[in-house]
Amino acid sequence: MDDVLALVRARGGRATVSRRVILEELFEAEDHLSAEALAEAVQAHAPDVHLSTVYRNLEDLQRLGIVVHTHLGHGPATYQLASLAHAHFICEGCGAAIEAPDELFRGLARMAKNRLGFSIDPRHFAILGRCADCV
Amino acid sequence: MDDVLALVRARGGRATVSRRVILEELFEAEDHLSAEALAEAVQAHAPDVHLSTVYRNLEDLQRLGIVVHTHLGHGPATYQLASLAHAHFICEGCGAAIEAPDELFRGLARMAKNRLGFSIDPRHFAILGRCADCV
DNA sequence: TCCTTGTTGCGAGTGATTCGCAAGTGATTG
DNA sequence: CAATCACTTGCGAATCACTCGCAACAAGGA
Ligand SMILES: [Mn+2]
Ligand SMILES: [Mn+2]
Ligand SMILES: [Zn+2]
Ligand SMILES: [Zn+2]
Repeated sequence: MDDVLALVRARGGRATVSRRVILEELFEAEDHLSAEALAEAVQAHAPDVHLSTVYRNLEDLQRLGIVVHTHLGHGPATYQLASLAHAHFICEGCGAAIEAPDELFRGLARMAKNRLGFSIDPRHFAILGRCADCV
Repeated sequence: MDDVLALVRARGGRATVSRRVILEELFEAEDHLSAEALAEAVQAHAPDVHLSTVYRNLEDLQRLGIVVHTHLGHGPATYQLASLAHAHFICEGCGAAIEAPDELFRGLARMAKNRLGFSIDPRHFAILGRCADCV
């Protein structure tokens, strides 16, 4: 948190109130949040932080590598600290989101690299499918 | 093509001019098309087929299992015949889209099934990463 | 304290898609 | 062949998730 603000300042940025509260909520959140949900959480502490300010801060924090976003489906993107990023399986039947441990992708990563020269980063878009309950 | 129209009729639908031309373009297309690109192709044959008609037909054809859509990135979805669906790797550096043969996903599919009870269908969202040229 | 420059609130704009509605048209019926 | 009627369409407006423009504000080094 303080390290992040130090990095922000090192890059010529300012440690504003909005920025602080947005970061606090990101550090406290246990799962990923849409920009809108984050804005609501932020507004509980700082009522007139505007949604566009949240978007702009998320943008900046992503540029700094602090935050990443993920698409879990057709809705809004979800944001979280980069250090917590992981891949997802989403059930097309019930919408359940399952966190996919990185090691599941080892084999795919190796084959994609060897056969296509491609290095995968499977965390940006979720992988759809069906959970155990939805057959 | 005729089989598809037969199926449409069997489900109570009509074989309209728009529907025919949209299907023709889908059968002729060699890669996936955005709804907008498809509308343009259609309008070359039937000038006043509206973009919203294209969206509605794609929706219906997806419900019938004839068509699927895929997200290759942040832009519009792309549509194609379900029989041609495949997974994609997209380079975050240069935007290159590489078709990913289904067998690359065998191992991941098996592990997801065994360890999480989840059956993956990796064709809906692309997998991001870096191509050989973009290191 | 002043000044510079990054930031913010707010509203308007954009891209992709979806909707409402009245007019139009396939297909079944008589 | 009509007549009928549910399915479709064109068109514009609405929606959702962002993104931008701009004038007012406020960090933080001088
Ligand atoms: Mn994204
Ligand atoms: Mn989709
Ligand atoms: Zn499920
Ligand atoms: Zn590349």
